[in-house]
Amino acid sequence: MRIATWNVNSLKARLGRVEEWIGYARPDVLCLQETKLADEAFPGLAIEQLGYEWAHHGDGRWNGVAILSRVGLADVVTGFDDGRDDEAAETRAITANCGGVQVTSVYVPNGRSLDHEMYQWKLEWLDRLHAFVDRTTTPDGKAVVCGDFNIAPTDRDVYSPKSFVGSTHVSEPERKRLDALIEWGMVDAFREQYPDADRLYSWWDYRGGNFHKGLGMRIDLVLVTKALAGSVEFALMDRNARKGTAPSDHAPVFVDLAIA
DNA sequence: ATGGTAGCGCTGCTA
Repeated sequence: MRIATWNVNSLKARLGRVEEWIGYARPDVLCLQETKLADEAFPGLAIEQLGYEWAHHGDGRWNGVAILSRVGLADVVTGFDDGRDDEAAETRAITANCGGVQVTSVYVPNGRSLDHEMYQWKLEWLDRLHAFVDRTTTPDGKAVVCGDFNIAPTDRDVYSPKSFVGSTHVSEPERKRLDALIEWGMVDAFREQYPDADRLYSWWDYRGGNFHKGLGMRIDLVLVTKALAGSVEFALMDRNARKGTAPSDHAPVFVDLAIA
C-alpha cells in the first residue's frame, strides 16, 4: 500500500499537477493539505475519474485537508471530534479508514513566531492531535498520521540550523510534541529508510531560488504506528514534483507498506 | 537590503 502526503498550496491552482502526479505515482492513499477550498468547491469529479474516493474538510480560504483513496474510504472524522469548537483548527485534520489503515491527514499550524499567540495555538493543536491519536488507535494498531507538520524533527532536517535558531519549526517545545508522538509509538517512516542521509527536504521557500540552491526543510512527515513500521519497504520524496511550471512549495512524500 | 515569491482576491493576510 502506497501512502502519500502532499501540501499542494491550493488544490485549485494545483489540480493539473496533482492529476499528473497521481497518474505516475499511483498512490493508494493520498493525503492533501492546504487545499484552500470549501467542501463544495472540491474537484470531486476529476478525482473520481482517476479512480479515487475522497473526503475533504475545508473552509474555502485557508487550510483545507483531504484524503484520496482507491482502497476504500470509511469512517471519516473531520477535525479531532473532541467537542471543542475551533473551525480554524478543525480544517487542519481529517481521518478515514482506508483499506484497514486509519489514515489522518494533518496540516499543523505554522506558529508564525515564538512570541506569537499562534505559536501557543500550534502547541495546543499538537496536544489535541496527540490526544486524538491516543484515543483512536494504539501502537499495535494500523494507523498513519501524515502531512505538513511544520516541524523539522532534528537539525539534520534543516538546511541551516544556525539561521533558524529562535524560529518556529525547530524550537524545543514543538519538537517535544513530535517526540511525544514517537515515544507513544509512532515511527518517522521516511527517516527510518534514510537514517544517515542529509539534505532530504520536503519544502523549499518559493523565494530566492531556494529550491535550486537546495535550501529546504523536511517538515512533511509520514508517521506510522510501530505495528506498521516493519512493513515499510520504501519511501521517497519526489523532488521532480517541485520542479517545472507552477509547483507547490512542497514535494510529495510517500511510503510503501507491504500490507494487503 | 527588514528584502524575497506565491495564492487568494482585491486589501492585506498567510505562509
